[in-house]
Amino acid sequence: MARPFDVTSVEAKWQARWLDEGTYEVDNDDVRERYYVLCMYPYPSGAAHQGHVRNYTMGDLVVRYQTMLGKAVLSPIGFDSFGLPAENAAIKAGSHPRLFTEARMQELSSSLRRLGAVYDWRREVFSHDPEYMRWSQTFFLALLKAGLAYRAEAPVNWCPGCLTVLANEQVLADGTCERSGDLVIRKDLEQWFFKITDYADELLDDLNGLDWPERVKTMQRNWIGRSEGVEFDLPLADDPSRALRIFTTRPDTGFGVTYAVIAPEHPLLAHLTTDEQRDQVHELVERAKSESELERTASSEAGPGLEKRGAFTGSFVLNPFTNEKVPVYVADYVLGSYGTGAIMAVPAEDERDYAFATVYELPIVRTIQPPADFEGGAYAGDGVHINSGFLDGLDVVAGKKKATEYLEREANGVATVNYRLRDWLVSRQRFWGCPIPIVYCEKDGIVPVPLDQLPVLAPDDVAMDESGQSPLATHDEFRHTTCPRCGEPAVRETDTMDTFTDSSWYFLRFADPFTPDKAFDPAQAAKWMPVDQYIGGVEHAILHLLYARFYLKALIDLGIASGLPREPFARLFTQGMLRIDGAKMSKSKGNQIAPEKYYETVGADGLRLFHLFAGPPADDVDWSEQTEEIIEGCGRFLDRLYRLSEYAEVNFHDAADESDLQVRRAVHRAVATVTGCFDRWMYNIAVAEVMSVFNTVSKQARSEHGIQRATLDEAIDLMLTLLAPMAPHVSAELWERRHPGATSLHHQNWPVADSALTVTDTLTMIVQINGKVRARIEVDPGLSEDEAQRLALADQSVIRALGDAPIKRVIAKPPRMVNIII
RNA sequence: GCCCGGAUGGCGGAAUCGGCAGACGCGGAGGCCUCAAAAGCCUUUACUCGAAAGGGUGUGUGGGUUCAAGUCCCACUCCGGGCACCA
Repeated sequence: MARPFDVTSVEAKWQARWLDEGTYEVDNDDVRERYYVLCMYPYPSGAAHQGHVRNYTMGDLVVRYQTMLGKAVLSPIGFDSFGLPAENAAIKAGSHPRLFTEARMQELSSSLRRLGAVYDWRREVFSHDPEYMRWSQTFFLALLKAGLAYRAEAPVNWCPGCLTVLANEQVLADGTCERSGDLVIRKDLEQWFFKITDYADELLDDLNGLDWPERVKTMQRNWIGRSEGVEFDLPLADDPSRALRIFTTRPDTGFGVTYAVIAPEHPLLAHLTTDEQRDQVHELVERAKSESELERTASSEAGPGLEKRGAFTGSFVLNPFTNEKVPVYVADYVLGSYGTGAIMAVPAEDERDYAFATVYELPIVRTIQPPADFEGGAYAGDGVHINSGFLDGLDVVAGKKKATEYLEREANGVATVNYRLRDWLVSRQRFWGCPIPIVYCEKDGIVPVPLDQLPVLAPDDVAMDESGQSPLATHDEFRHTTCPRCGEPAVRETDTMDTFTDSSWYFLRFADPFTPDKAFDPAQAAKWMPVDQYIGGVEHAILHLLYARFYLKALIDLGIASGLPREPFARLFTQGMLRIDGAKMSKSKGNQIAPEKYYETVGADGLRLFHLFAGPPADDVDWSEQTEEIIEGCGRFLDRLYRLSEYAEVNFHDAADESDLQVRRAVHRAVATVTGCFDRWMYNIAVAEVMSVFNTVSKQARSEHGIQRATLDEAIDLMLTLLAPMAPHVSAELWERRHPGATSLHHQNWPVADSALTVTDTLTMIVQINGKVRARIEVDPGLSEDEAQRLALADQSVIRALGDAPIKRVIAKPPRMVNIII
């Protein structure tokens, strides 16, 4: 495409200038109003792809716009540089993940600069920087000291593809690994955990105050899964001194309990199982053990498979409401890890229990009166209690309250809250991560590495293979050490930390990477925190965003981040993803469209404009054949702007007239519209508005009548200013050509529309007859109802359309419309 | 199954409050420029009847509220996403 200017050199010139002049460097003691813009910590996978382009274009727009609004804007960048892809690539290539990663970091940095995205590069951080690792490890030890990090043996999710354990959050609903797609298997291993569950309530409650997409907040609420209920005892029928403890959220349905169920892992199972039932129970337990989490949870539909999924234990417990004996079953639909691992079953009001009861022919007793038209099995809705003794006649809420009081009195009941959220498993059996700074000593047990010996760094000559063992464990020199406490021989922890620990505090380091001997000075960080605008993909809705929230709260409570707000990200924007042929555009699918070729044709500005223009920023974008042409169109628009700015084919007239006034009105309305769009993430409309006003200006300037020089200059200058955050290179270049020696465009103040020009002096009023538009009349915006009606009825085309039909009614809503009903 | 989104021309998408549906762009058609082409510029473009003037229809489907519905209410269809034995 032939362009009126050399895109590549213009863009290079401005990128160099922003970098060399430190245009977007900002100091912590800046006196202007502060604004912190952050795009999610990128994994350095090489040159930026279209997803990055889209993400960082929007981030950059916010940075430049907020700066022009006169704020001190913190715009940092860094790299989430630990992680599996680098390690796997290094295994393949026989090299070291550091070399691989650092090369990718260089590529990503330079392609972000090539896009025109601007940062305070002095604040750059990356996870494998020893100085960064030092603080990651310090925080681990602080959490340990506070009891928020602990080691425990637990059934964990092992991914055979990634050769490591995963956090619950990394396992998808179908039991596969979110990264590799392999089926996750269960292993019992001793691992390190962070006690995120201590913060469950706060993590839940604080969501209410966040300006985040409702969808993301809902996902977090579901993940935390708080449920209020009561724990109480079901005494064993044979031995009432012992009891089965259960948790329920529906104590009010207690009169409808017709059996109880315990999990296959339940410690009382052996005791409860009678000799006659032993074989059957044993078979079920063995199968539950061998089955993966997927197989165990996949057959969730009630029905045929169900009869294999439970067994009678042979024992009975007493229903504390009715004192009747009810049988105890073991079934894999009850989980050992939630609540007490045992439940009371109320088939009439719980679907799962209903399905089970139907298969095993257990009695079903309604305790809530369903609506007359209710068809189906279990009724979980509200209603009046029946068959429920002292609860009869109460609704669900009142019934729960009274039943809980009863259980507290009669059955060791305790009102309890349970969470779906589990503690965060942070151990990873991989090399390319931050080592856990722990030493195991026969005498002293678990010993933290002293702070002055941090960071614990992995040696470079570690053999990485696919054995599934932690690579560091094979390195004898690293592994064998001495106990920091007693000096006797000891061994190091050889697992590394989940890389989500790295991304859980990087935003704090960005706020103050300057204070020596501290990860950050809380007083300095407090100047910027919380992040005013966080931008990233919705795929991090649970994992990263939940962990980072937990980390900040914990660091504050540990005294490391005193005085900081307890939520890291005040406002979150999640942009849509790019799709191609219906599939997500991603490196793993190999269906990416590289941005580079567009830099040569339409430039970074043209590509940025496309990503802004393509559709609502929150929506997904489909990359199609048409996309190429739209990108070309964005480039063409910039070319037209360039030519107009250079007065190509423009006719001037001397004195301003009505046509100049109309142009000025359009331009000032555009200023108001674009500003409103920027404040509401409507970038596609902002681009359209600039294009639209450009058409108006250009048409007038190219007309025979022409335009006044001052009118055109004002219009072009304002259009360039509006484009400065969107297409920063061309706009800056044209500004400089128009105003040699003046302050550059990105240092200009954001324009304010002249309100005298945005208020129009005439409006088009529509006249409808029976709701159909029959005429348009130019009117004064302040006209009265009577005037509007009079004007409407006097209009020739209205008179013609009315004919001699009698007018029944006239609705006048000046100055917008008049509707005549005949 | 449950919970959220969404459905508007040939296409991507506009439409603060219920008040001109289709802004802006892509594509298409026609023209100017040119020896010719590319680029650029201009005009036009929801569908439909009509030579025109002018009319009719139209925002997934079916109802409803209203002077007036893309927008509000009810039912449904399809698409996308999230959750899915958490008691």
